[in-house]
Amino acid sequence: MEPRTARPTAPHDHDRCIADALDMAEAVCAKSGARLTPLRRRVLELVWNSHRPVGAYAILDELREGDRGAAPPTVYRALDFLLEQGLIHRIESLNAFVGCDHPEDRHVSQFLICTNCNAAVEIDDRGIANAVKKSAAEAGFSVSRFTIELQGTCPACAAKAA
Amino acid sequence: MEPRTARPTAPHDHDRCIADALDMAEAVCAKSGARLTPLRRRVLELVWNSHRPVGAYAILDELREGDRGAAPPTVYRALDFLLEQGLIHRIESLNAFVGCDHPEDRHVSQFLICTNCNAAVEIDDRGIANAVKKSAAEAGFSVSRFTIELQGTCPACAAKAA
DNA sequence: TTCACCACAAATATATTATAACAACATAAT
DNA sequence: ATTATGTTGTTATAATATATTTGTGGTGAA
Repeated sequence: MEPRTARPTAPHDHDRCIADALDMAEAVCAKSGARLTPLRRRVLELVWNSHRPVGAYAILDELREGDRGAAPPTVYRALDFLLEQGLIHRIESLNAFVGCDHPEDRHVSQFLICTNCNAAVEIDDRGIANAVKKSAAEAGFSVSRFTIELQGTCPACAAKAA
Repeated sequence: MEPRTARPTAPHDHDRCIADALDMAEAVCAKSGARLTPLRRRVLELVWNSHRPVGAYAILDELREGDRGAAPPTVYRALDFLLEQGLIHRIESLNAFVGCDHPEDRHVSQFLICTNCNAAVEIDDRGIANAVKKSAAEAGFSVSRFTIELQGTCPACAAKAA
């Protein structure tokens, strides 16, 4: 079986992606002793509505459909929590957020972001991680946060364009 | 001779960094036929005031000391121009800008950003660039824009902390 | 039970970063 | 000189993010 998000734009049972993500989130929080409150759970669900990075204010708009009182801090606090738990990642080059499909293990992730369909695929390439760590080590630099984001055209969009 | 920005926090003749950057900018623009106007030149100079990434509004504040009428678009347009010419880079994880010390050749750059002293060093590691390109190629993904930013502690700050 | 605590969330205001839209001006090419 | 083009000025506003203060509800200790 290929990874669930290998081709997020291909037809797939996305409800399953969401359900799995929520199940994993419950497990992660149970383990860490953190509380996945209904609000936090709801925000995670909204992040997972697609495989595209989604902005905080887009989440806020959706949240407001059910909760009129929601305000920016409502969303940002929930996002901060989800980031801390490793349940989502922040895409710096887009100021947006995307779900993590393997929050259980620590990882240095990289993202392939299609500028055509906006899908973001998280990859976990050992070669990249090692090259980056090696280079930093050679410079005597101790890395605490990795931001590796590649923008371009995904195979599906390249095929369509041809 | 080691690269000029290998240890930007070490004492060095920073006026020389600025002068060199401006000279290179003149050369790059002469070659590309672009116009390095006084305003653009001034903004580049302000970006180069340090080896730390600097925000657009910080530049704007400095710009206003000499030019009362400066407004956000004044700065952003100049920054866009400098980015197009490859004279500066944008640090996505900081929403800030830093000078490029070798604008003459195309490169996939990476940044080591110290969260203590805020210095950003541009490295040009073949190993990282190759690993990234290889991984993207394997995924059939065509990359047009690379964002590789490593935050952590630089050797100088690590030494001081010890 | 009841109180004290504390994490969570609500509510309001504001800070920070970035762009849209249009007018005025300068430059270079013809 | 005239025109096309690129640059800058100006005003307004959009988009993203945080500070701060107050309320609220669940949990455990007494």
